[in-house]
Amino acid sequence: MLQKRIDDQPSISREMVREAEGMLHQHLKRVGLKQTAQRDTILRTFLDTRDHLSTDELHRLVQKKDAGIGYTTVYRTLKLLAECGLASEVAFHDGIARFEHQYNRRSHHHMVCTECGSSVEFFSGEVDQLEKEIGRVHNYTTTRHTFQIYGVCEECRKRQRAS
Amino acid sequence: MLQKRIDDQPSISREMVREAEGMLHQHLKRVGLKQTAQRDTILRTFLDTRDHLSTDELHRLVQKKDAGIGYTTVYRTLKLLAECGLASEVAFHDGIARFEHQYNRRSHHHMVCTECGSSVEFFSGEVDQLEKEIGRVHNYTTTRHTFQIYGVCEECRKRQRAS
DNA sequence: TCCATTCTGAAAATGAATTTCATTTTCAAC
DNA sequence: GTTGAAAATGAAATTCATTTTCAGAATGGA
Repeated sequence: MLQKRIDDQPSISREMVREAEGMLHQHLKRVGLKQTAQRDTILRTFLDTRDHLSTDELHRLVQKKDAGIGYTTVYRTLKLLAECGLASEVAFHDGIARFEHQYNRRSHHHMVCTECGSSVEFFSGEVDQLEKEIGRVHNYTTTRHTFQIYGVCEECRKRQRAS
Repeated sequence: MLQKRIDDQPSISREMVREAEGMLHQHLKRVGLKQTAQRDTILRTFLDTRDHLSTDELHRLVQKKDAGIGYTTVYRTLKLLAECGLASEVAFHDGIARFEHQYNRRSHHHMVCTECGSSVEFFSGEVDQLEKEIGRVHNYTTTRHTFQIYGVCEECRKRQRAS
């Protein structure tokens, strides 16, 4: 499952990882929760990849670092990360919840191949403006939006022609 | 759960219902399936409402007309309707699949209140253009897109201020 | 160090979506 | 109109991701 990610930073620096850990620790303190080795491991693993991960996929990756960490803890930590703005959920409408890290990233959207599930990111300022505009017209205080395009990628079209 | 629907037609005419039935019957014939009273009842009930219905909600409505029709049949018929273009799925990101009828409707999008679940429809040609444009750039054959805005509606803001 | 609070993770529960299967219905051929 | 193969039906069972429970372990402020 290929995922082309076009981003501002080519990779996450050590400095950024430290800063993200700080954000998590601060959030934990704020809401009266505790700092644990598991949570740190999960955050670091999450930051290590640039893909859109399901809880299950992240759990697999985390287990390579610490086989003792369970699915439940990954699930709960992912919710914590979303709470403090380090992660955000992206729904590709295939019944599986996915997360991507949101730390220091530009607003972007996804185009998903309905054949192979691969995805491409794209940017569009117009969409962000539209959110504000539509909200104003209908008197909503808007918080976020989702925009996904579905289609068939070049590779899958080739494969289809071949068969 | 209020749903403001801003549409081209104020209501579905008898003529349109007949035409929709024709479309379903034609589709059934094409794929070698059979015409049944249940399928017709479900289609008519579906067309009768202008809301975004979950399978469960539609099942409830259908049962008022014919208590013998089961959830499974509604579920399967809704898929058939989607296949022949009479219905389309809208995902509001709350884990429940919803359908709306697509017969003779303009392309539109939804703004959903995250407090009470009510929704407003809006139109934007820009979004449709964007689908084509982004598809062309990344070499995808696009088929559809989803665009939803999430926020808090006026009524819920009032209620929040009051408490 | 103490100990109340929180965390952990296996297992169980949940709930929407989907499939199974025995029975009934459709419809094309006769 | 009858027949019979194929499809439809619907209750119940299953699937599967998500969420909760609970008993033991770990955390961190006093």
